[in-house]
Amino acid sequence: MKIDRLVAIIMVLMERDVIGASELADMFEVSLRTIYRDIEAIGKAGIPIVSSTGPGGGVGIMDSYKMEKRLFSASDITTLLIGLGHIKSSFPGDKLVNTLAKVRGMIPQEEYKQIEMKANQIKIDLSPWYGKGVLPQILDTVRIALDTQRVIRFQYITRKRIESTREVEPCRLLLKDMNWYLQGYCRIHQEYRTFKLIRMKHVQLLEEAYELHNIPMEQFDHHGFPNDVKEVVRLRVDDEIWEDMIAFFGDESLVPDGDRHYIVTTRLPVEEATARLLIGYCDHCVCLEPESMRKLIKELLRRTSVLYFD
DNA sequence: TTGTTATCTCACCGCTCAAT
DNA sequence: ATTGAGCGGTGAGATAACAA
Repeated sequence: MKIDRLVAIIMVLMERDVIGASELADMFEVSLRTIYRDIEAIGKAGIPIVSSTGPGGGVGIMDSYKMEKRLFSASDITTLLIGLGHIKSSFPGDKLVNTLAKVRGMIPQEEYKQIEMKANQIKIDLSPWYGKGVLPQILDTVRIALDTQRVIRFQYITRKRIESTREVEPCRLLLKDMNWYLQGYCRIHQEYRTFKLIRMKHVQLLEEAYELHNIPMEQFDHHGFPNDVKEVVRLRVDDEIWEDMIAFFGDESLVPDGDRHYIVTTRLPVEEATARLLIGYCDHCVCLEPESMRKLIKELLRRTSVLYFD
């Protein structure tokens, strides 16, 4: 932790001629006192630190000691800042504060304002509008498990609401379609599985460590879930929901059908979850085929109507 | 020239936490 | 229980820029 911050401070000092200790304290979210201690440690390590008092004063590294480090272009740094900013919103912790400070330290002083403005033009924030939810805690635990190669145990609720205890050797975190997933080796089922984080609860980090093994990524890179049997589904939708349809199934799946309507042809699992999704679009979407899907939708609508009509 | 302000330097003290 | 690392807070002092 401390060593990370020291390295990050050196990176910042390498780029800036002089920087105030209070600015460094803000940057690294520590006190002024700690920054002065860090500067002293850097000096003791043999890096020639120069300091100046008075307004506009601060600390810096002797010019003769600095080296060329323009390995990154302005656009590289902007991309890094956007990415790190997003990760920081999902994973709280010191490490990313230090990493962000290091990357900011690479920005040449004359381009600082412009690069910061560009980085702020794109904001990726997956946190909910209301409340904080449990996702950040789960994400943090999984991240630590990946970092320290430790097994995690949790209660998992499947899509069919079957709850069971799982012990998993995490392989990777996946963000797909605005949802976080954990992909790893399930010790209970003795195979690689994908778990939706929001359906995990009571996530515990076990003491037990696991050996890194060759991860069969091809098992994880399929589209959808291995248990899904997909069938060709044809929908007739109106232009109220064309945007959602393109987002779900892609532009090529939509064929114009008369005035303000489209035919969507795609492959979906024929199950209640799909029926619920389609019913959610009310009269903007009708399933043309297969018959099995239509039957499911009709049954769901019948059950729903019982709740509202005599 | 003097006072104000901003900044660094130094020396304390006390708190928390992990290791022993 | 003790020890050490890391950190935060505070106060006194030195220095430099700037304005009156």
